[in-house]
Amino acid sequence: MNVIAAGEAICQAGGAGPAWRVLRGSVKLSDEAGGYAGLAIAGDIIGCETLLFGRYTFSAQALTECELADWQKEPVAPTAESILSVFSKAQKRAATLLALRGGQALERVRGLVRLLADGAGLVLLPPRQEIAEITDLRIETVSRIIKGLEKEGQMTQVRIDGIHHTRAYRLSV
Amino acid sequence: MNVIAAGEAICQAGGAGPAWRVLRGSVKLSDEAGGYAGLAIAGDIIGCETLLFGRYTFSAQALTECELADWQKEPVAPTAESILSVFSKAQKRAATLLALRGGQALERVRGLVRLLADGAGLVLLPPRQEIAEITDLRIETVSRIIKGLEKEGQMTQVRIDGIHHTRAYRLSV
DNA sequence: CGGCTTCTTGAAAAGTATCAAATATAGTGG
DNA sequence: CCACTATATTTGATACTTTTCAAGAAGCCG
Repeated sequence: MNVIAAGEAICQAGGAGPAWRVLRGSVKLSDEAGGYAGLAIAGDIIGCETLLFGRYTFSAQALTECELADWQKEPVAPTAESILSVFSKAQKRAATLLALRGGQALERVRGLVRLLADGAGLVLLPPRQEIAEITDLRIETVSRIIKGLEKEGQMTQVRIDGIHHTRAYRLSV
Repeated sequence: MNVIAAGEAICQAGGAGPAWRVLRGSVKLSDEAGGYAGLAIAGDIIGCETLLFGRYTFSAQALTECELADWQKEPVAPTAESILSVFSKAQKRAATLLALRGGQALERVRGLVRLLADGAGLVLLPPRQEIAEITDLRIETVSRIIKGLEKEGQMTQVRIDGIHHTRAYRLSV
């Protein structure tokens, strides 16, 4: 079980390492050039391709504090079936991420917040700049939208020790 | 070997059928609600998850005339390794599609045209409306941008029998 | 030749980005 | 714990891009 602090790198494109399962937190994927390549949250697998190539295709960075587990050390060793299952989940996630880059800014940010909340009433957000990259907006726009949601009472800041207070929110909707 | 006409449905979310390999043409994926979920081009596999669930997660529709082959009938039967390979390719594709929804309109459309051209000097585009959906732009914006690229000489319309003349282009860059 | 769909174009409105600056927060060393 | 510094967020005003709405042109099909 590995705990990674917010902002820390998890793996490097081209480098070696295990495939990870995200147990908690959110992770940003980037390509070799550093461009945004996706997002992983609890339940997702990162770096599945290392089982084939021995190298990561994407870099991964913790957006919030994360807990990771070595996927190959899970009780059930990877089989064709479990790989398919991971694949299928990744496809759905990819479709969700596409949706976070379409439509109006408000809906994109709200969509990301909901995705990160993952059904819970409490959500830990990445920095505004990361939200901006995921939604293809500018940091100022993201800030305005989150402040707007706060003022409408849809989100309320929550103080949690060790977490930047602009990143923890209780959701009301 | 199956040839699908432009606009025709290839499979339905929730329905049954084989996993397909796209040999030629471009295919749009949609979720059950009809929302855009991705794009497949030559070399990509569609509906890989049917091997696991027996049902398609997404619907697929031919954007241009397509040629498909039953993936399980390929010389090499799917193994954990080949599935990983398909998975890895799908992840890269997903990252590319995210990029097509970020940045300025001109770059998005140009990016999609390049992706569809796949290195060739000739490209068959989907209808403007489909390009708009993939890039999260409006059909009018897409039309203006393509006309602009034509006027700059970056693309030239090519007449091909049986293909709408606004969809076949020769690329100059 | 119609009738229908797709594409193109223009003008105005809306939504975001940009730029600049203030404020707030986190981190650090006394 | 406090002052100080660096980083992150917020806010306002303006510029720019894209959407929207409306209409016309072009292409396809029978």
